[in-house]
Amino acid sequence: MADGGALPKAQITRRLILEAAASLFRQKGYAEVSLREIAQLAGVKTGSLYYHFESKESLVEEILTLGTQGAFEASRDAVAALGAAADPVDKLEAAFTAHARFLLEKEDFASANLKILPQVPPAIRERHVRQDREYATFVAAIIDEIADAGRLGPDVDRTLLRMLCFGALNWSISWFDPKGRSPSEIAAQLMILIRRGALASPS
Amino acid sequence: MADGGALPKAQITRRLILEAAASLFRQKGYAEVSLREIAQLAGVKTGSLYYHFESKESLVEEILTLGTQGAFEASRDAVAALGAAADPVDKLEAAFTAHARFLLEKEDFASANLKILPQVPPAIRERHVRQDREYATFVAAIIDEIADAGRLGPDVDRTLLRMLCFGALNWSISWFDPKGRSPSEIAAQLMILIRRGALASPS
DNA sequence: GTCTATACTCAGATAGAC
DNA sequence: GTCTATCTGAGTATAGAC
Repeated sequence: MADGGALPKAQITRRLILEAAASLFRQKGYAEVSLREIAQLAGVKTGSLYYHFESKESLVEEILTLGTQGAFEASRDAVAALGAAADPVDKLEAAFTAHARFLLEKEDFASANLKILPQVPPAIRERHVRQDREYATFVAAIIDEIADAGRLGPDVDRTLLRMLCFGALNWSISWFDPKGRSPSEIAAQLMILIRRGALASPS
Repeated sequence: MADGGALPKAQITRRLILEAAASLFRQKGYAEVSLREIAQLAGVKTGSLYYHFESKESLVEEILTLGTQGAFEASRDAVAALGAAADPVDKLEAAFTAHARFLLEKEDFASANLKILPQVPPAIRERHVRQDREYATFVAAIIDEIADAGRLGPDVDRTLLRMLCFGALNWSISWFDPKGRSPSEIAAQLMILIRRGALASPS
Protein backbone atom coordinates (compact mmCIF):
# COMPACT_ATOMS: atom_id res chain seq x y z
CA MET A 1 0.00 0.00 0.00
CA ALA A 2 1.08 3.54 -0.69
CA ASP A 3 0.56 6.15 2.00
CA GLY A 4 -2.87 7.05 0.72
CA GLY A 5 -4.77 8.81 3.45
CA ALA A 6 -1.93 8.68 5.92
CA LEU A 7 -0.55 11.87 7.38
CA PRO A 8 2.51 13.06 5.53
CA LYS A 9 4.74 11.72 8.26
CA ALA A 10 7.04 14.71 8.09
CA GLN A 11 4.19 17.04 8.98
CA ILE A 12 3.37 15.51 12.33
CA THR A 13 6.32 17.16 14.02
CA ARG A 14 5.46 20.38 12.30
CA ARG A 15 1.98 20.30 13.73
CA LEU A 16 3.31 19.45 17.17
CA ILE A 17 5.54 22.49 17.03
CA LEU A 18 2.67 24.73 15.98
CA GLU A 19 0.48 23.52 18.81
CA ALA A 20 3.21 23.89 21.40
CA ALA A 21 3.98 27.38 20.18
CA ALA A 22 0.33 28.44 20.12
CA SER A 23 -0.18 27.20 23.65
CA LEU A 24 2.85 29.05 24.97
CA PHE A 25 2.18 32.23 23.02
CA ARG A 26 -1.31 32.28 24.40
CA GLN A 27 -0.10 32.03 27.96
CA LYS A 28 2.90 34.31 27.86
CA GLY A 29 2.89 36.48 24.76
CA TYR A 30 5.22 36.61 21.80
CA ALA A 31 8.57 37.91 23.02
CA GLU A 32 8.33 36.11 26.35
CA VAL A 33 8.41 32.70 24.73
CA SER A 34 11.76 31.33 23.63
CA LEU A 35 12.33 28.84 20.86
CA ARG A 36 13.97 26.60 23.44
CA GLU A 37 10.71 26.44 25.36
CA ILE A 38 8.69 25.70 22.25
CA ALA A 39 11.09 22.97 21.21
CA GLN A 40 11.00 21.40 24.66
CA LEU A 41 7.21 21.32 24.81
CA ALA A 42 7.04 19.89 21.31
CA GLY A 43 9.54 17.20 22.27
CA VAL A 44 12.33 18.18 19.89
CA LYS A 45 15.61 20.05 20.17
CA THR A 46 15.93 23.73 19.42
CA GLY A 47 17.91 23.33 16.21
CA SER A 48 15.26 21.07 14.73
CA LEU A 49 12.74 23.86 14.59
CA TYR A 50 14.68 25.35 11.72
CA TYR A 51 14.03 22.37 9.53
CA HIS A 52 10.32 23.19 9.66
CA PHE A 53 10.30 26.98 9.97
CA GLU A 54 12.58 29.67 8.66
CA SER A 55 12.40 31.82 11.80
CA LYS A 56 10.42 32.59 14.88
CA GLU A 57 8.53 35.16 12.85
CA SER A 58 7.43 32.74 10.16
CA LEU A 59 6.27 30.38 12.90
CA VAL A 60 4.11 32.99 14.56
CA GLU A 61 2.74 34.10 11.23
CA GLU A 62 1.37 30.67 10.53
CA ILE A 63 -0.27 30.58 13.93
CA LEU A 64 -1.99 33.88 13.28
CA THR A 65 -3.33 32.58 10.00
CA LEU A 66 -4.62 29.35 11.50
CA GLY A 67 -6.38 31.25 14.28
CA THR A 68 -8.18 33.81 12.17
CA GLN A 69 -9.14 31.40 9.46
CA GLY A 70 -10.43 28.95 12.02
CA ALA A 71 -12.65 31.50 13.74
CA PHE A 72 -13.90 32.81 10.42
CA GLU A 73 -14.74 29.37 9.12
CA ALA A 74 -16.48 28.34 12.33
CA SER A 75 -18.55 31.48 12.18
CA ARG A 76 -19.35 31.20 8.48
CA ASP A 77 -20.32 27.54 8.77
CA ALA A 78 -22.66 28.25 11.67
CA VAL A 79 -24.39 30.98 9.71
CA ALA A 80 -24.59 28.90 6.54
CA ALA A 81 -26.26 26.11 8.50
CA LEU A 82 -29.23 28.40 9.11
CA GLY A 83 -29.88 28.87 5.42
CA ALA A 84 -29.82 32.15 3.51
CA ALA A 85 -33.45 32.96 4.26
CA ALA A 86 -33.05 32.86 8.02
CA ASP A 87 -33.70 35.85 10.26
CA PRO A 88 -30.55 37.97 10.07
CA VAL A 89 -30.62 38.52 13.83
CA ASP A 90 -30.44 34.77 14.27
CA LYS A 91 -27.52 34.76 11.83
CA LEU A 92 -25.75 37.27 14.02
CA GLU A 93 -26.36 35.11 17.04
CA ALA A 94 -24.99 32.07 15.23
CA ALA A 95 -21.87 33.99 14.22
CA PHE A 96 -21.19 35.35 17.70
CA THR A 97 -21.83 32.02 19.37
CA ALA A 98 -19.47 30.22 17.02
CA HIS A 99 -16.89 32.93 17.53
CA ALA A 100 -17.07 32.69 21.31
CA ARG A 101 -16.87 28.93 21.25
CA PHE A 102 -13.95 28.78 18.89
CA LEU A 103 -12.17 31.45 20.89
CA LEU A 104 -12.71 30.00 24.32
CA GLU A 105 -12.97 26.27 23.99
CA LYS A 106 -11.54 25.07 20.70
CA GLU A 107 -7.81 25.39 20.57
CA ASP A 108 -5.05 27.79 21.36
CA PHE A 109 -4.69 29.26 17.91
CA ALA A 110 -7.45 31.81 18.12
CA SER A 111 -6.69 32.99 21.62
CA ALA A 112 -2.98 33.10 20.94
CA ASN A 113 -3.96 35.33 18.08
CA LEU A 114 -5.65 37.98 20.13
CA LYS A 115 -2.91 37.94 22.68
CA ILE A 116 0.09 38.24 20.43
CA LEU A 117 -1.18 40.23 17.47
CA PRO A 118 -0.37 43.59 19.04
CA GLN A 119 3.15 42.42 19.94
CA VAL A 120 4.19 40.94 16.67
CA PRO A 121 6.52 42.78 14.25
CA PRO A 122 4.60 45.35 12.18
CA ALA A 123 5.20 43.72 8.80
CA ILE A 124 3.60 40.50 9.97
CA ARG A 125 0.76 42.35 11.64
CA GLU A 126 -0.15 44.21 8.48
CA ARG A 127 -0.35 41.08 6.40
CA HIS A 128 -2.53 39.52 9.03
CA VAL A 129 -4.91 42.44 9.42
CA ARG A 130 -5.85 41.89 5.81
CA GLN A 131 -7.11 38.39 6.58
CA ASP A 132 -8.98 39.69 9.55
CA ARG A 133 -10.76 42.23 7.42
CA GLU A 134 -12.44 39.50 5.38
CA TYR A 135 -13.97 38.18 8.56
CA ALA A 136 -15.12 41.66 9.58
CA THR A 137 -16.73 42.17 6.17
CA PHE A 138 -18.66 38.97 6.58
CA VAL A 139 -20.19 40.08 9.87
CA ALA A 140 -20.77 43.60 8.59
CA ALA A 141 -22.90 42.10 5.83
CA ILE A 142 -25.14 40.43 8.37
CA ILE A 143 -25.62 43.70 10.20
CA ASP A 144 -26.42 45.35 6.87
CA GLU A 145 -29.10 42.75 6.32
CA ILE A 146 -30.67 43.70 9.61
CA ALA A 147 -30.47 47.38 8.80
CA ASP A 148 -31.84 46.91 5.29
CA ALA A 149 -34.86 45.22 6.78
CA GLY A 150 -35.41 48.41 8.75
CA ARG A 151 -34.88 46.64 12.02
CA LEU A 152 -31.95 48.59 13.39
CA GLY A 153 -32.58 51.39 15.87
CA PRO A 154 -32.32 54.85 14.31
CA ASP A 155 -29.26 56.05 16.20
CA VAL A 156 -27.30 52.81 15.97
CA ASP A 157 -23.94 53.04 14.20
CA ARG A 158 -23.35 49.77 12.34
CA THR A 159 -19.59 49.88 12.51
CA LEU A 160 -19.51 50.84 16.15
CA LEU A 161 -22.00 48.09 16.91
CA ARG A 162 -19.77 45.50 15.28
CA MET A 163 -16.65 46.79 17.00
CA LEU A 164 -18.25 46.85 20.43
CA CYS A 165 -19.64 43.34 20.07
CA PHE A 166 -16.38 41.82 18.91
CA GLY A 167 -14.61 43.72 21.66
CA ALA A 168 -16.95 42.31 24.28
CA LEU A 169 -16.36 38.78 22.98
CA ASN A 170 -12.65 39.03 22.33
CA TRP A 171 -11.93 40.57 25.69
CA SER A 172 -13.51 37.57 27.34
CA ILE A 173 -10.33 35.55 26.91
CA SER A 174 -8.88 37.71 29.66
CA TRP A 175 -11.48 36.73 32.23
CA PHE A 176 -13.01 33.50 30.94
CA ASP A 177 -13.15 30.72 33.49
CA PRO A 178 -13.98 27.21 32.26
CA LYS A 179 -15.80 26.58 35.53
CA GLY A 180 -17.99 29.66 35.09
CA ARG A 181 -20.25 30.79 32.29
CA SER A 182 -19.92 28.88 29.04
CA PRO A 183 -18.98 30.48 25.73
CA SER A 184 -22.55 30.04 24.52
CA GLU A 185 -23.95 31.75 27.60
CA ILE A 186 -21.58 34.64 27.07
CA ALA A 187 -22.70 35.06 23.48
CA ALA A 188 -26.33 34.71 24.54
CA GLN A 189 -25.95 37.50 27.06
CA LEU A 190 -24.50 39.72 24.38
CA MET A 191 -27.48 38.93 22.16
CA ILE A 192 -29.84 39.97 24.94
CA LEU A 193 -28.17 43.36 24.87
CA ILE A 194 -28.62 43.58 21.12
CA ARG A 195 -32.18 42.30 21.03
CA ARG A 196 -33.69 44.42 23.76
CA GLY A 197 -31.05 45.93 26.03
CA ALA A 198 -30.23 45.20 29.63
CA LEU A 199 -33.15 47.04 31.19
CA ALA A 200 -36.55 45.63 31.98
CA SER A 201 -38.21 48.56 30.25
CA PRO A 202 -36.30 51.07 28.09
CA SER A 203 -35.30 54.29 29.82
CA MET B 1 12.49 81.67 49.18
CA ALA B 2 12.41 78.03 49.94
CA ASP B 3 11.14 75.58 47.32
CA GLY B 4 7.60 75.79 48.59
CA GLY B 5 5.22 74.69 45.83
CA ALA B 6 8.01 73.82 43.39
CA LEU B 7 8.29 70.33 42.00
CA PRO B 8 10.70 68.21 44.01
CA LYS B 9 13.37 68.77 41.40
CA ALA B 10 14.66 65.24 41.64
CA GLN B 11 11.31 63.84 40.59
CA ILE B 12 11.12 65.51 37.22
CA THR B 13 13.44 63.01 35.62
CA ARG B 14 11.54 60.23 37.26
CA ARG B 15 8.30 61.43 35.73
CA LEU B 16 9.96 61.80 32.33
CA ILE B 17 11.09 58.21 32.52
CA LEU B 18 7.63 56.99 33.47
CA GLU B 19 6.01 58.83 30.57
CA ALA B 20 8.57 57.61 28.07
CA ALA B 21 8.14 54.06 29.28
CA ALA B 22 4.34 54.21 29.19
CA SER B 23 4.37 55.54 25.66
CA LEU B 24 6.71 52.82 24.43
CA PHE B 25 4.99 50.02 26.33
CA ARG B 26 1.70 51.09 24.86
CA GLN B 27 3.04 50.94 21.33
CA LYS B 28 5.15 47.83 21.49
CA GLY B 29 4.37 45.77 24.56
CA TYR B 30 6.44 44.92 27.60
CA ALA B 31 9.22 42.62 26.50
CA GLU B 32 9.70 44.39 23.17
CA VAL B 33 10.81 47.59 24.83
CA SER B 34 14.37 47.82 26.11
CA LEU B 35 15.58 50.01 28.93
CA ARG B 36 17.97 51.59 26.45
CA GLU B 37 15.02 52.79 24.36
CA ILE B 38 13.21 54.15 27.39
CA ALA B 39 16.32 55.99 28.54
CA GLN B 40 16.86 57.49 25.12
CA LEU B 41 13.30 58.78 24.83
CA ALA B 42 13.48 60.18 28.33
CA GLY B 43 16.73 61.92 27.50
CA VAL B 44 18.96 60.12 29.96
CA LYS B 45 21.51 57.33 29.79
CA THR B 46 20.62 53.74 30.53
CA GLY B 47 22.51 53.49 33.78
CA SER B 48 20.67 56.48 35.19
CA LEU B 49 17.39 54.62 35.21
CA TYR B 50 18.66 52.60 38.11
CA TYR B 51 18.91 55.61 40.30
CA HIS B 52 15.14 56.02 40.02
CA PHE B 53 13.93 52.44 39.68
CA GLU B 54 15.19 49.18 41.03
CA SER B 55 14.46 47.20 37.87
CA LYS B 56 12.41 47.09 34.72
CA GLU B 57 9.76 45.25 36.67
CA SER B 58 9.40 47.91 39.34
CA LEU B 59 9.13 50.50 36.59
CA VAL B 60 6.31 48.70 34.84
CA GLU B 61 4.58 48.08 38.11
CA GLU B 62 4.35 51.77 38.81
CA ILE B 63 2.91 52.38 35.35
CA LEU B 64 0.23 49.79 35.92
CA THR B 65 -0.72 51.44 39.18
CA LEU B 66 -0.89 54.92 37.68
CA GLY B 67 -3.08 53.68 34.84
CA THR B 68 -5.63 51.80 36.88
CA GLN B 69 -5.87 54.39 39.61
CA GLY B 70 -6.28 57.13 37.02
CA ALA B 71 -9.13 55.38 35.25
CA PHE B 72 -10.79 54.51 38.53
CA GLU B 73 -10.56 58.08 39.83
CA ALA B 74 -11.83 59.58 36.59
CA SER B 75 -14.77 57.22 36.69
CA ARG B 76 -15.52 57.75 40.35
CA ASP B 77 -15.30 61.53 40.08
CA ALA B 78 -17.69 61.58 37.12
CA VAL B 79 -20.21 59.51 39.04
CA ALA B 80 -19.83 61.55 42.20
CA ALA B 81 -20.51 64.73 40.22
CA LEU B 82 -24.02 63.47 39.54
CA GLY B 83 -24.85 63.21 43.22
CA ALA B 84 -25.85 60.09 45.10
CA ALA B 85 -29.54 60.45 44.29
CA ALA B 86 -29.04 60.38 40.52
CA ASP B 87 -30.54 57.73 38.26
CA PRO B 88 -28.20 54.73 38.52
CA VAL B 89 -28.38 54.22 34.76
CA ASP B 90 -27.03 57.73 34.34
CA LYS B 91 -24.31 56.87 36.82
CA LEU B 92 -23.36 53.93 34.68
CA GLU B 93 -23.20 56.15 31.64
CA ALA B 94 -21.00 58.63 33.49
CA ALA B 95 -18.66 55.85 34.57
CA PHE B 96 -18.36 54.33 31.09
CA THR B 97 -17.89 57.69 29.41
CA ALA B 98 -15.15 58.70 31.83
CA HIS B 99 -13.51 55.31 31.36
CA ALA B 100 -13.52 55.59 27.58
CA ARG B 101 -12.20 59.12 27.64
CA PHE B 102 -9.42 58.36 30.07
CA LEU B 103 -8.50 55.27 28.09
CA LEU B 104 -8.50 56.81 24.66
CA GLU B 105 -7.59 60.42 25.00
CA LYS B 106 -5.90 61.14 28.30
CA GLU B 107 -2.46 59.65 28.52
CA ASP B 108 -0.55 56.52 27.81
CA PHE B 109 -0.75 55.01 31.25
CA ALA B 110 -4.18 53.47 30.95
CA SER B 111 -3.74 52.09 27.46
CA ALA B 112 -0.25 50.83 28.24
CA ASN B 113 -1.97 49.03 31.06
CA LEU B 114 -4.35 47.01 28.95
CA LYS B 115 -1.66 46.20 26.46
CA ILE B 116 1.04 44.97 28.81
CA LEU B 117 -0.89 43.51 31.70
CA PRO B 118 -1.13 40.07 30.12
CA GLN B 119 2.59 40.05 29.33
CA VAL B 120 3.94 41.12 32.65
CA PRO B 121 5.50 38.63 35.11
CA PRO B 122 2.81 36.80 37.11
CA ALA B 123 3.82 38.18 40.51
CA ILE B 124 3.33 41.73 39.32
CA ARG B 125 0.11 40.86 37.57
CA GLU B 126 -1.41 39.39 40.70
CA ARG B 127 -0.64 42.42 42.79
CA HIS B 128 -2.16 44.60 40.13
CA VAL B 129 -5.31 42.58 39.68
CA ARG B 130 -6.10 43.40 43.27
CA GLN B 131 -6.18 47.12 42.50
CA ASP B 132 -8.29 46.47 39.47
CA ARG B 133 -10.79 44.61 41.58
CA GLU B 134 -11.59 47.74 43.58
CA TYR B 135 -12.57 49.45 40.37
CA ALA B 136 -14.70 46.51 39.33
CA THR B 137 -16.45 46.52 42.68
CA PHE B 138 -17.29 50.17 42.26
CA VAL B 139 -19.01 49.56 38.92
CA ALA B 140 -20.66 46.40 40.17
CA ALA B 141 -22.28 48.48 42.91
CA ILE B 142 -23.86 50.76 40.32
CA ILE B 143 -25.26 47.78 38.47
CA ASP B 144 -26.60 46.46 41.77
CA GLU B 145 -28.37 49.75 42.29
CA ILE B 146 -30.09 49.33 38.96
CA ALA B 147 -31.04 45.77 39.76
CA ASP B 148 -32.27 46.63 43.25
CA ALA B 149 -34.60 49.17 41.70
CA GLY B 150 -36.07 46.28 39.71
CA ARG B 151 -34.95 47.81 36.45
CA LEU B 152 -32.74 45.04 35.15
CA GLY B 153 -34.12 42.55 32.62
CA PRO B 154 -34.97 39.18 34.20
CA ASP B 155 -32.39 37.09 32.34
CA VAL B 156 -29.54 39.59 32.64
CA ASP B 157 -26.46 38.36 34.48
CA ARG B 158 -24.95 41.30 36.36
CA THR B 159 -21.40 40.03 36.27
CA LEU B 160 -21.53 39.09 32.63
CA LEU B 161 -23.03 42.47 31.81
CA ARG B 162 -20.16 44.25 33.51
CA MET B 163 -17.56 42.05 31.84
CA LEU B 164 -19.02 42.48 28.38
CA CYS B 165 -19.28 46.25 28.72
CA PHE B 166 -15.73 46.69 29.96
CA GLY B 167 -14.57 44.35 27.24
CA ALA B 168 -16.31 46.38 24.57
CA LEU B 169 -14.71 49.57 25.88
CA ASN B 170 -11.26 48.20 26.61
CA TRP B 171 -10.97 46.49 23.27
CA SER B 172 -11.52 49.83 21.59
CA ILE B 173 -7.88 50.77 22.09
CA SER B 174 -7.10 48.25 19.36
CA TRP B 175 -9.24 49.99 16.73
CA PHE B 176 -9.73 53.53 18.02
CA ASP B 177 -8.96 56.21 15.46
CA PRO B 178 -8.70 59.82 16.70
CA LYS B 179 -10.18 60.95 13.40
CA GLY B 180 -13.22 58.70 13.78
CA ARG B 181 -15.79 58.34 16.52
CA SER B 182 -14.94 60.05 19.80
CA PRO B 183 -14.58 58.25 23.12
CA SER B 184 -17.88 59.79 24.26
CA GLU B 185 -19.68 58.57 21.16
CA ILE B 186 -18.31 55.09 21.73
CA ALA B 187 -19.57 55.07 25.30
CA ALA B 188 -22.91 56.51 24.16
CA GLN B 189 -23.34 53.72 21.63
CA LEU B 190 -22.71 51.18 24.34
CA MET B 191 -25.35 52.85 26.51
CA ILE B 192 -27.86 52.57 23.67
CA LEU B 193 -27.29 48.83 23.76
CA ILE B 194 -27.86 48.77 27.49
CA ARG B 195 -30.89 51.09 27.52
CA ARG B 196 -32.90 49.51 24.77
CA GLY B 197 -30.81 47.25 22.53
CA ALA B 198 -29.74 47.69 18.94
CA LEU B 199 -33.03 46.82 17.32
CA ALA B 200 -35.85 49.20 16.44
CA SER B 201 -38.35 46.93 18.15
CA PRO B 202 -37.33 43.95 20.32
CA SER B 203 -37.38 40.55 18.63
C1' DG C 1 14.92 14.90 9.94
C1' DT C 2 16.96 15.44 14.14
C1' DC C 3 20.80 15.95 16.86
C1' DT C 4 25.03 18.65 19.37
C1' DA C 5 27.71 22.49 19.68
C1' DT C 6 28.53 27.05 19.11
C1' DA C 7 28.57 31.82 16.97
C1' DC C 8 26.60 36.14 17.45
C1' DT C 9 23.66 39.71 19.33
C1' DC C 10 21.39 42.25 22.66
C1' DA C 11 19.05 42.33 26.86
C1' DG C 12 19.11 43.82 32.05
C1' DA C 13 21.94 45.12 35.52
C1' DT C 14 26.25 46.91 38.19
C1' DA C 15 30.57 49.72 39.50
C1' DG C 16 32.73 53.66 40.11
C1' DA C 17 34.25 58.26 38.08
C1' DC C 18 32.50 62.86 37.95
C1' DG D 1 22.09 62.49 40.00
C1' DT D 2 24.03 61.28 35.87
C1' DC D 3 27.58 59.57 33.32
C1' DT D 4 30.81 55.72 30.92
C1' DA D 5 32.18 51.22 30.79
C1' DT D 6 31.45 46.59 31.47
C1' DC D 7 29.64 42.07 33.25
C1' DT D 8 26.61 38.15 32.76
C1' DG D 9 23.06 35.67 30.92
C1' DA D 10 19.70 34.44 27.39
C1' DG D 11 17.95 34.57 22.96
C1' DT D 12 17.94 33.52 17.81
C1' DA D 13 20.13 31.31 14.50
C1' DT D 14 23.77 28.37 12.01
C1' DA D 15 27.07 24.42 10.90
C1' DG D 16 27.89 19.99 10.45
C1' DA D 17 27.72 15.12 12.44
C1' DC D 18 24.58 11.29 12.46
